[in-house]
Amino acid sequence: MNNIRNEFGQNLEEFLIDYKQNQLMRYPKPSVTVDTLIFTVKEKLSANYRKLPKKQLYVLLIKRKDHPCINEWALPGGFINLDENLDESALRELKEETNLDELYIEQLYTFGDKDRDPRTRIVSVSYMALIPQNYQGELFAGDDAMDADWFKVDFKLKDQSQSLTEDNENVIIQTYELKLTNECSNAEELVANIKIVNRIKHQNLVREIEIISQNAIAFDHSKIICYGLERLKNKVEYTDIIFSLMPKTFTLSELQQVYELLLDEKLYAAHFRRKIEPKLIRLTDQTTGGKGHRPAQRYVYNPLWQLQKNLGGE
Amino acid sequence: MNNIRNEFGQNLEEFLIDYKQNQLMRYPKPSVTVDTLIFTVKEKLSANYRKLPKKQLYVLLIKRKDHPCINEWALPGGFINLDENLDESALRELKEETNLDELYIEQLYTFGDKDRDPRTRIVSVSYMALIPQNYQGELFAGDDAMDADWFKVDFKLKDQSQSLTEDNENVIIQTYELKLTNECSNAEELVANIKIVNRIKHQNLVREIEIISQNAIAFDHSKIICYGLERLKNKVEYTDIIFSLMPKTFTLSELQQVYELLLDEKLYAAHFRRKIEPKLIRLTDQTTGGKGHRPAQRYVYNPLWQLQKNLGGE
DNA sequence: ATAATAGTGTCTTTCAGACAGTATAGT
DNA sequence: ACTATACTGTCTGAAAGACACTATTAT
Repeated sequence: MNNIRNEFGQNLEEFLIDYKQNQLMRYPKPSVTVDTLIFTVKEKLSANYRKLPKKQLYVLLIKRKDHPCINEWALPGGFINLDENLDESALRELKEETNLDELYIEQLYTFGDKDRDPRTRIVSVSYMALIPQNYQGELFAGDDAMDADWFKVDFKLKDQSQSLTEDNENVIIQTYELKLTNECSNAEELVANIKIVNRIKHQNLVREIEIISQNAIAFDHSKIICYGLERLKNKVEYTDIIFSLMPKTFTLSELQQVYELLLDEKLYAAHFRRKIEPKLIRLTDQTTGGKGHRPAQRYVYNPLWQLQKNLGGE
Repeated sequence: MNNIRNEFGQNLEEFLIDYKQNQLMRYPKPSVTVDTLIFTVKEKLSANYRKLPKKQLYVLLIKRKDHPCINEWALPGGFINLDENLDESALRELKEETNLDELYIEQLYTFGDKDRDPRTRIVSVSYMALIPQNYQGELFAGDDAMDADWFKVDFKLKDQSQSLTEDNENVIIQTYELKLTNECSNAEELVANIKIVNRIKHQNLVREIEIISQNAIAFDHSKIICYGLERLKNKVEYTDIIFSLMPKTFTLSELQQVYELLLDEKLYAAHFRRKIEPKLIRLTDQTTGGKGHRPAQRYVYNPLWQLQKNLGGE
């Protein structure tokens, strides 16, 4: 089998020796990096003792210590090693740069536009990670970073208009503002203006994300953040990914709040309970007291439900 | 701004000159390829003149002319050029190797396991393309290929069992058979046995696809095909992607048949009409005659519907 | 008592599922 | 007349949507 010869009379072994010697000449190689988008949810206490704390979405960024984009904020990530799989690279870089560990990660998208990095052609495989609200791990900046911090995420639609392109094509152009606020240190605020062009290409809706302007956000990382936000929102609707953002136990109201945060719409409590309670979660014997109102039951997620649902075949 | 100096006293310009001179030493680079999974639907005429032709899913493969995996069937694709974006690479390779053009493509997943290619570390960005049933373009094998042909796709669940791993983890193991049949030339049949391990990892369902055995399918391409099949099935449920597989005009029955093919379940015609007809499609004045039964109205897809639905905000 | 959240009951509307029944062609 | 598909009408039941109502707590 391995002794089949190609048109130059080489068998596999000979071919590989030849290939490895001359590979630099054969094809120019880009660099490959992994970048990880890490989301979490944090609570903001209200002045009113009775009110529930408000939930907010956060993303983790690190401050770059070197060119290019020196002093700007970027997603944690870096070059892959040749002896590790892509997800292993993502986890390693995460550990190195932020000390985060034991996360749920999933591949998001691969960004490889030819001019996305001034150094050389760099293809970036992006990952999305979610960590629970009350995560207690130590966060510190690693070697390549001056700083690592959580930024509050606000992604707002500013404008939307339908128009015709020169090719008589119907497009909807949306303008978003992505605002990232670092409340911890010196209240740094990063803003990116994003244009999303929605067009029909070969009968399919295509959303092209474009950075109009940004300040202190490295590379095309604000684009990756937008992409991740959209994916997160979508996955909340058809998977149980949301529980990766929840603490071990939680009340139904807390869960509903996170749903509302991610879906950006109000849900009806009664219907929400009927839908979630009997399947996805299990009652614990804990309750949340100390608030100025009726204490709530705490629940845990029942991950086995997913195995049954998707596979058990009813 | 660009004159900020790093810890070695370099500004951006100096840094880049230094980087470009020494980049080979800095980080080892993998190769990057794009591979495109091309699906289409074909009809098989029935012996009975009254019966509708049966629809089947097909994938396009090319026969490799060189090592590695010489004489085996692979997805069309190849190394990216450094001066083109990833999707441009995918389209170029497609044109070169199969003469297909003007397709809807979308990025699928990036496969980058360390040992997936014997030559060197190769990261492959996979794309999925759909072409309509009655596509008339000329198909021919390009430079790197001996042959390019359509293979009928059969992906069947063979076995499924729940078990506990050594870590007391609940997993469901599914065994699938992926059968690819080339009916045109010498009725070649490629078979891959695929194991999918469904486990709960950090509370989330993870499906790990593993090739148990395969014959005459190159690299890990059967894995990519499985991944694409799953994605296709999912996207059919929540997008209008299916119309990329349909001819310009079609009957409701034809559309329903393709839905049933992809979702692998029977749908109720009455309900199907009520759901699809008023929104997604528009009646034409054509009908399908010549069959031994009542002729059907032909419809066209209304792609603008998507723009309205997803964005018009009701 | 009050203000807030926790949780239940019930009505309406929408839509999926199921199936019977009518319509219309070619042979 | 037969057969296969095309298309419509209508029932059922399960969810989604909406809202009113009761329960419970710290201050």
